[in-house]
Amino acid sequence: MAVSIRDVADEAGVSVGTVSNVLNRPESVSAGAAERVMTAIDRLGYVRNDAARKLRGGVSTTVGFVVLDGQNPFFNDVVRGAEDEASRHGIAILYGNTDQDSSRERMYLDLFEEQQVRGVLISPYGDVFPRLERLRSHGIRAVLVDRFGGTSRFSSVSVDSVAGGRMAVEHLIATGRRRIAFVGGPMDMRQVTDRIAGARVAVDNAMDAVDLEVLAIPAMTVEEGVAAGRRVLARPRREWPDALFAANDLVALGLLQSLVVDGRMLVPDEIALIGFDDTAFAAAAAVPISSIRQPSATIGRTALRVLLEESEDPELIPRQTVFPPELVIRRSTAVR
Amino acid sequence: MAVSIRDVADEAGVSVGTVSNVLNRPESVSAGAAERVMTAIDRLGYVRNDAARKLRGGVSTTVGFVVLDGQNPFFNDVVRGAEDEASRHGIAILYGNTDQDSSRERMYLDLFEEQQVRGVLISPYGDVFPRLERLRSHGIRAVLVDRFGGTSRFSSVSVDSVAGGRMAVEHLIATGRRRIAFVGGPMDMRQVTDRIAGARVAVDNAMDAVDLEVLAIPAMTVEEGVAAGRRVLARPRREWPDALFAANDLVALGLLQSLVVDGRMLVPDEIALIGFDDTAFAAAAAVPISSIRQPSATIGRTALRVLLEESEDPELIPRQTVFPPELVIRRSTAVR
DNA sequence: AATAGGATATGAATCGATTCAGAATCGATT
DNA sequence: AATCGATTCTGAATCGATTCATATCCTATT
Repeated sequence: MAVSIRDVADEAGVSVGTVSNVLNRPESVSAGAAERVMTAIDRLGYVRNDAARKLRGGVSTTVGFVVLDGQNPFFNDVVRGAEDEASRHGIAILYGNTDQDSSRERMYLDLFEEQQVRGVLISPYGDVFPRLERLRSHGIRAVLVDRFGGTSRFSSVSVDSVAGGRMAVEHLIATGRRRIAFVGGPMDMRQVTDRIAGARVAVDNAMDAVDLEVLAIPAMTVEEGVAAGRRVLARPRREWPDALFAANDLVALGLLQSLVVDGRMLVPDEIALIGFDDTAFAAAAAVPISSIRQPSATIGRTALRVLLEESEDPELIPRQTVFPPELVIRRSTAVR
Repeated sequence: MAVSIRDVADEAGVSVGTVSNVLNRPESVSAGAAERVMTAIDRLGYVRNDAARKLRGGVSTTVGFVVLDGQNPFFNDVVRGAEDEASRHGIAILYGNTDQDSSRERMYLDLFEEQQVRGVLISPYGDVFPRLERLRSHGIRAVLVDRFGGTSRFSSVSVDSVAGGRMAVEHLIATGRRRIAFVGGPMDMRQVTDRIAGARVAVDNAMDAVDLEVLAIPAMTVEEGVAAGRRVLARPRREWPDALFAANDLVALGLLQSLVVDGRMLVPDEIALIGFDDTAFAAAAAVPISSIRQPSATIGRTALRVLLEESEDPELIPRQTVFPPELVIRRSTAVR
């Protein structure tokens, strides 16, 4: 049933070596032979067997991507970027969503190791470093996505969250807000603490007195955003902040929902709102939400490139790529 | 560098056949041997080489998923369902997003064929049937997702769009709306025409006179939703519809945005709004949007199961699985 | 003690693409 | 015609897991 390279060789009247050469190093083959092989391939409908190829050559045409939150449009955009770049190289992406579950994270790393992927892109959740080291010792490199690699032995591609936090709050201050609340969590996520740190810098540098409070939530979801917003509105009116800085766009969407009262939209007149990531849904909200843009597709694309380079030259020293964020101003932070 | 089954055999003092038996048919191996093999595996850090396995046995541990719109949360949910089910079987998903581009669609099918995937899940865009037939002749089955297979030779898993359209409009009528506009397109998408057909049935069955108009848009995106909403509001007030039925949630989000005027939210008091798919973002909108729920994760999970069954028994006759949709009522269709 | 029969274990053959040392072919030069 | 070098082609060996015919070991029965 399956057509093998041997069948093609017979059909074309050449040896298997020649067929392989036509496919892999056409410059070393005469035009006539190449021609006959190609027609034989067409006639028989031959398709390369990737398993045999991988077994012999050790070169893999798949890359694994372990994502910690498949629900978050930001990660979808990152995957898209990686996928787009991968397809240019004839590489396919093995996709694993861990949903913030360490055991799933481990399972996918095991699975990808069995598959002998070319490398792994991962936005890590648990402590995966031991396992990543093990993969590396088996010749499988990993690149961290949306997480600064620091002094680890792994390359990373991420965005400067501190700068992003700072830009967000500087913008709020510049548009006249003075009582700012940050909404995000959990507090052991590096992205969250970085964004807060950036916000603090902006507050400290401000000319006027600016108040910054931190409203911690257990997860960065729409639901937690709604709940946090309700808590704010439950206060006496004069204790309301005049601006909310959400740790990501999902939280911002939740906050926005909570700020519609009796058909009146409190954003931006009563309270300004800014998110982080700049996913499509920030722009799509009922009141378009200002956000700190991460170049998500570029992150994915870059991570894949770094991975391919490293897998080609294992001697390469890990490098940390950090992109600057960008302020995107929309109606939710309009001046009153 | 790489540890092979032979190394394990040496370490455990048994033959390679025995190691293989421990891994694949443990019942035919003595407890002692199994024990020694397992410790050897641990000690050496052995990982099965999937390429060798695939080459010999012809069984693949990957399944391809070709998605036509990676931006749409609905498809993400479907992928999640499939992925979750796959992980239970030790199967990984090769992910390909076509972004409504036939050439990408073809590329991914080729790539997946080279990878000798166990089978392919696909939400088709272009005319892929010839290629799917070719895959099938090479022993690779395909299951259509979110698309009724009809009389084709392929199984499918989808939702009854006609019923969904009907439910949506019956609900609008029941809540007192009489001038209904459907917003969706393009008109050659089966999902769209089905939903309109369902809407017509509801209108025809209504006791009162109900008006149904169709506002065609070129794509089901947020942007097109916004534009369509603006066009509606540009009419003289008395020609406004009193309800909008969006062909999917993305369009509904766009419509909602266009219906916020000067901080006043026209939904639901002036105009009711209902979407389709019931993605997380419908519930997360500033005014939570009623929607016709598709059991997205279940669709993905089921599609994967059907695929596995078919790939195990190639004689199985293709079957069309159709799930009923479900009405989810939220604030956007509240009674005035 | 001999032997049958079940339970275990063995290892050579196999899958298909790639590689590379050696063979064949061809032209040009002497 | 002989020789050399370049170009092109060949085919056996290889990767690692699985399979299955065969061999070995045990236990129970006569």
